Order: sequence, then C-alpha cells, then structure tokens
Amino acid sequence: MHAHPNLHGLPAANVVPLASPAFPSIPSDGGFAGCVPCQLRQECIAACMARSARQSAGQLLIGRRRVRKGECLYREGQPFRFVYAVRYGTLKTAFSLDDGDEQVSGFFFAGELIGLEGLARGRHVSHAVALEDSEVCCIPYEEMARLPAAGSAPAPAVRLAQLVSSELVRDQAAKAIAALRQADPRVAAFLLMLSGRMRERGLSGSEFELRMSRAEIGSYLGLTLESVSRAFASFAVQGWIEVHKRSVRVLSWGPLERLCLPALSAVQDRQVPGVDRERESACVTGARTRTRSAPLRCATPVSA
Amino acid sequence: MHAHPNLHGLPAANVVPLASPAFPSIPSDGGFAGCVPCQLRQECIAACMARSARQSAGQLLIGRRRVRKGECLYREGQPFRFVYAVRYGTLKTAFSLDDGDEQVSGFFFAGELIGLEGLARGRHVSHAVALEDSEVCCIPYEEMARLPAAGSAPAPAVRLAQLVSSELVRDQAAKAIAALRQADPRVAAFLLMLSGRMRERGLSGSEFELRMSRAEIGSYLGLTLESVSRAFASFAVQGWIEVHKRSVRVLSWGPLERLCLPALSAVQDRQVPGVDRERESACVTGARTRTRSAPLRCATPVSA
DNA sequence: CGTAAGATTGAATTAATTCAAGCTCCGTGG
DNA sequence: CCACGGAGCTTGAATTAATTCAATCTTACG
Repeated sequence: MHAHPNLHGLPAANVVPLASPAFPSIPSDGGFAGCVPCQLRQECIAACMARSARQSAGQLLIGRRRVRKGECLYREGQPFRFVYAVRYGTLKTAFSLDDGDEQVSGFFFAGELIGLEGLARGRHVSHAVALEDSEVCCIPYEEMARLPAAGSAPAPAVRLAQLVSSELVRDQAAKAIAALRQADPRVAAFLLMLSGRMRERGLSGSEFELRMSRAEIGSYLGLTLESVSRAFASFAVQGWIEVHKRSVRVLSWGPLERLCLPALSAVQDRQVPGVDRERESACVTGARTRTRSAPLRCATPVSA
Repeated sequence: MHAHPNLHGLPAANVVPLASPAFPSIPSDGGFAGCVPCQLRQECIAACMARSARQSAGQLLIGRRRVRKGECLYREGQPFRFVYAVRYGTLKTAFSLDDGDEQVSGFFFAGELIGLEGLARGRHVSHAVALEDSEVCCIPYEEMARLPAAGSAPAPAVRLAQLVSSELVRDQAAKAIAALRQADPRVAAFLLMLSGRMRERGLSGSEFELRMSRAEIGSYLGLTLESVSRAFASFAVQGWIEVHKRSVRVLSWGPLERLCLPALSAVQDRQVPGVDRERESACVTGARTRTRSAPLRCATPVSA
C-alpha cells in the first residue's frame, strides 16, 4: 500500500502474540534488540523499558496485534491492560455520546501511543478503531509500571507519565483549534496539523492521503461533514490545495496559515525553543480572555 | 471568606517556603504526618510519596505557595519543576493564542492537581492564574520521580502517570461538552460539571459561587460572554436556576440534564461502574460519527 | 462618590447547520 | 465483464442560531 518507515522492527521470534494461550517467557532483555531500527518520533517507551528490564529480574512481553480497517483495538469500559504503540497504519479514538452518536477524540499514526486515557480508572473511557489495516505493539502496563529505573535513566513509569502529558499538550492544541470559531480556519488548522505529523514520520507534508472520512474530521473539529467538505472546496477554488476525495495536495501554505493564525503555534506543535519570549511577554502584559484581564502579577511564597 | 474543608493540613514546621534561599533538609518521612486530615478527592500523591520516602534515603520538600487573586502560579515557557496541589481557592489554566487572546483550558478547585502539562516538554505550555486568593502545595517533580516503589504500593511516578491520565479523561469530558453545538446545552453542562465538583469536596452542589467571569466561562465553552449570559438568563426565566452575578442556585436539575443529555455521562464523570453494558453494546452495534459507520469487528492477534 | 470592570439586554448581521438532491467510486454479484 | 447498490462526498437553498455591535445597568473599589 504505502511506505511504513517507522516499523518497530521487532524480530518475529521475540514477539509474543497476545492471544496465545500461554505466554512463553523470554529473556527480559531479549525483546528489544529489534527496537533499534525503529524511527519513532519520540524515544519509544519500549527502549526505556529495555534498559530497565536488562537490570531487573522481571519479565516483559511485548506482543503485536493486527487491527484491520474498521476493527476495534479496545472499547469503552474494557479493563486497561496495555499501552499501544502504532507500528503502522492509522487509528482513531472516539467515545460514545449518550444519544448514540460518537465523538472522535483523536487520530493516531505510526509511532504514536494509544490508550493512555485508560490509566486513570483502570478502564478505557474511549474506543480505538483502525482507519486502515494497522498493527500495534501491545505494551503490558502492569509489568512496565513495575520496572525500576536503570541507572541514571528514569523508570519507565516516569517516561510513561511524560508521554501521557504529551497527550495533554495535544489536547491543548485541539482546544486552540476549537477556539477558531469558523469552519475554514479549523479545517486549515487540521490540514496543518496533519501535514506536520506526516513530516514527523518522514512522509510528504504537502501531499498525503486522508485516512478518515469527512464525517470523522467534522466530529473531531466540531463541524458537520458538509462544512468540512465546503471548506476543502473553498480552499481548492482559491488554488491553495488540490483535493480529490481523500487525497490532498497543498499548493500554498501561506493562506492556510494565515487563516488559522491564532492557533498556528499550538497546531505546529514545535518543541519549545527555550523560553518563548514573545509568549512570556504576552502573559506578563496580560493576555485577554476576549476582554482584557488584569496583569499577571507574580505569586509570592508563603513565609514559614 | 468561605469554608476550606480540604486543607492538606501540613503542619507549618514541616513546610518549607519555596523562595527560601536555602532549603533546609527535613526527614524524608517528616513532612507527611499532617497529610492525614487532608480530604482530597483522590488519594493525594503526597501520601503515596510519603510511603516511598519513608523507605528511601532521599529527601523530599513540599513547599506551599500563596497565590493571590489575579496572580500567576506559573507561566508558559517556564521550566516545569513542580506539580501543584490546590489547598484552597480556585485557579484557571489558560494559554495565549497567537493573536494575543487567551484560551481558558481548565478550572481547578481544592484538592486538584495543576501543572501536569509541563511534564511533556519540561516546560509549561500554559499558565495558571488564581481566580481568588488561593494556596497550593508545590511538589518537586524531579525528587518525586526518583522515589522508588514502597513495598507493594506503586511508585509515586506510577501514581503520577495515573493522575495525568485523569486530566485526559477530563479533557474528554470537555470534548463531550464541545460536541453540544448549541449555547444553552453547553452552559447547562458547565453548571452540572461545576456542581459535581463542588459536591465532591463536600460543598453544596445546588448553590455555589462562580469564581470565574462570563468571559472565562465563554472561552472555556467556546462561546462569547454574551451567549453565556443569555443562557443563564434563559435558565432563570424558565425557573430552573436563580442567578445573580456570580452566585448560582439550581432549582431544577431535570431540564438542565435533559438539555445536555448527549454529554451527560461524560460531564457527570461517574466512576465507571464495572463494564458499562449500554455503552459497550453501542460500540458493538456501531456508534455513529453522524453517519453510521461499519460495525466494530474485533481485532485479531497476529499469529507468531 | 466617581470610575471602571463585569454583566445584561436588544437588534442587526453573519455563518453554520439542516435538509435535500445528485454525483462518484468501489465492491459485489449476476 | 458489466450492472447494480451503497457509502461517501459534493453542492444548493432555506433555516436557525450564535456572534457582533452597541447601549445600559450594576457593583465593587479606590
């Protein structure tokens, strides 16, 4: 189908299928040699686990699971047992609203982690569905959480907390998009976000295939599918993009970026390059909640 | 001012002001005796740390910090050093949009944790501002992350990951509210959410004081302040609530709940009572993303 | 007591949704 | 191999609802 540059590359011999009735024990450090060629955007939690596992007597089995298009990786209410790392493919997460509709809460590409929302209550509060044939690594949470720190490296649990926090940052970007009240800016922001994530994994950022329907995009953005369709059409007649069904080619970034300017930095998700002076000063001078608020004074410590 | 039923109750002698030029060392298990009377909604991470600290040689200093109304607890771009637990008061988190406006991302009450978004990059990506005079515990992240597991109890880092995940669940509730496209249902959901969180800390759920402005509510809900005001007015003329400026009294829950029905269970944030059959079946039969999607087949494991 | 911030209310505007019809493309089965 | 059917996408027109702009009111605070 398409290139999968981010395979974890676990050798098959070290991979234990999850549905296997008996999990054969493998050496605690044996399962990670194959992780080296993996090109995950962020250091894979598995690599972190490998270091710890080498030093501990604990056993660690990382399985793989294939999820075909339309299939469910986990469901709302199911016990949380695994954190899933996408090896290849695309998935969405969503949850059921009480009227039977579903709300799409995220899209996940190769190298990204799914299922972290289950950690809070020990049960998943959303479900994950493959948008195309996909495969994931299944990292057993309990075992991972028990692994101690290896030398100066942080314990896997610490790394995990960091990765959950990354999801919070991504949610913040989603809120920045939601703050764009109009349809066109939101869709533009969505394209920019997608493009950035494609580039992160070595794919073209200006020409890619949408793996999700207009309805799913609309749900994620808080728009109807018609509004999404019209936004695409509008961009196309302006000559900013070419779009045919689910294949998109961006011809001109400038206008799209201008459209979603207020959310641009949140969407582009750049690593913070030191303290961002501009934003800091915006905070000091008193950013507005539509109406200008009082300047942000600095909090004083409590005297002992 | 008002009752503070959720004080951590750290004895003053064990509390080290953060701005003190030199942090005096205190016994690693000395700072937590006072945590016992603390009535946090979820088990406080500090209690978890206490157990670990007792067994380790590490030192752990938990400071307190007073944040007066309008003051900033931390800012975007600042290094992430502490997780903050609200002792009393109310804070909001928000971030600056690139056009200078600010987007409110959350409200935090006594017993809740703030600042977890900073974990991802080691820097805060939002700022936290007190909506009234408040006080927080400052839990030093690095030190906490290094604490090992104490016996069968999980390491503080594991508990931390869980708490970050709880924020993800809360974000999901916010997405459920955003899925209510109209103003009145969103405001109704906001009231329900607030009410639930008041009750959680032993306060009245039907009569409370809003600590945030209409503009802040609007920013959080994706509405203009006028729309929020009109929604309140509309509820009042229907006889469902009494509202005068920032004091709210709910007279009739039913209509408010009906109004935001699709998001009700997400907003009420009930602990999952076992596997939720209803929702599970909704998933199996194929919940809709506005247009009905294919039934969710079950993923098959990869054969070894 | 005066001022300013926050809240309310009204009227005009704007934009998304809704409803409906038609189209394209893909997979299936005759 | 081609026809059929359906899912997904597009497009148009009417409707609906939120936003915008503006004026007024209240209240907290200096």
